[in-house]
Amino acid sequence: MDDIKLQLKALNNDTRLKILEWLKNPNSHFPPHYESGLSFEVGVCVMFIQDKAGISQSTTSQYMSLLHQAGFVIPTRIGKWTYYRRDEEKIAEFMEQLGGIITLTEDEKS
Amino acid sequence: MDDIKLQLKALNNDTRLKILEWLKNPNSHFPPHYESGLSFEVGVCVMFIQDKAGISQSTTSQYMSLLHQAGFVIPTRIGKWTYYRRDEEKIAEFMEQLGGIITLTEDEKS
DNA sequence: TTGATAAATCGCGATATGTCTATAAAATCA
DNA sequence: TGATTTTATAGACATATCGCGATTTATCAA
Repeated sequence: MDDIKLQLKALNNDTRLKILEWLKNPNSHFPPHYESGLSFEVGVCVMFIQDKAGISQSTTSQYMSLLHQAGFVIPTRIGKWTYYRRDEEKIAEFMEQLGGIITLTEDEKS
Repeated sequence: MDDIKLQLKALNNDTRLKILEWLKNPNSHFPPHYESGLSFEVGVCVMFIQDKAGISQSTTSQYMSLLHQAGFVIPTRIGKWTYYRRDEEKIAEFMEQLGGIITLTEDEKS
């Protein structure tokens, strides 16, 4: 229930919401990782996200950190790059928990 | 998509989240409306919400206004009282839309 | 070891939000 | 009418968040 608060906060920003959406399908939103040769399995590097979002490096880093704290993305550091990918399980869990809090179930209809 | 932003904002507050939960089942969270004799069908008056939440009258009013703007509650003014009840339809719609934005559907994988 | 690059962290001013008191507005009651 | 009750709005101030540039840390390459 305390997680939910952080998660709602993380979602309460257009850019962060867009990043989460882009990460659904990196192939159609980001160029390949030429230099490292890595596929998007491991995630998308911060620079690409920064370019796409058009925000500063520091802001990008903070946003990704917040999304990570919220449990929505998983960071993987490889060499000098950090790759972020979605944590589908946690995202689905969040949706269920939020649903449990704000929607009405049968046995709650007094 | 712009509604979502306001809705996430409205939810991004412990007290407002609690109010939404209390309104799921007013009978178990609020005393009856002795004075007006009205049932909770029409909603719960602001004073009761204020007492339960332990916040000032003005804050309560603003919170309810925000929840209303977000579409989560429906206000009904009767005499000097304003009663608020949940808008289950809008709440369910919100959950679906949010799900569409942040969760992954089959055709989005790859 | 030095230099370059990617990312994280720090510190800041600007803006937004939280939450109060005071006041206004609406409705009722005497 | 005037006083009272309930809710809404305005104003104020503290705290939180936004998003930047500057700095630090991690890592690699030469």
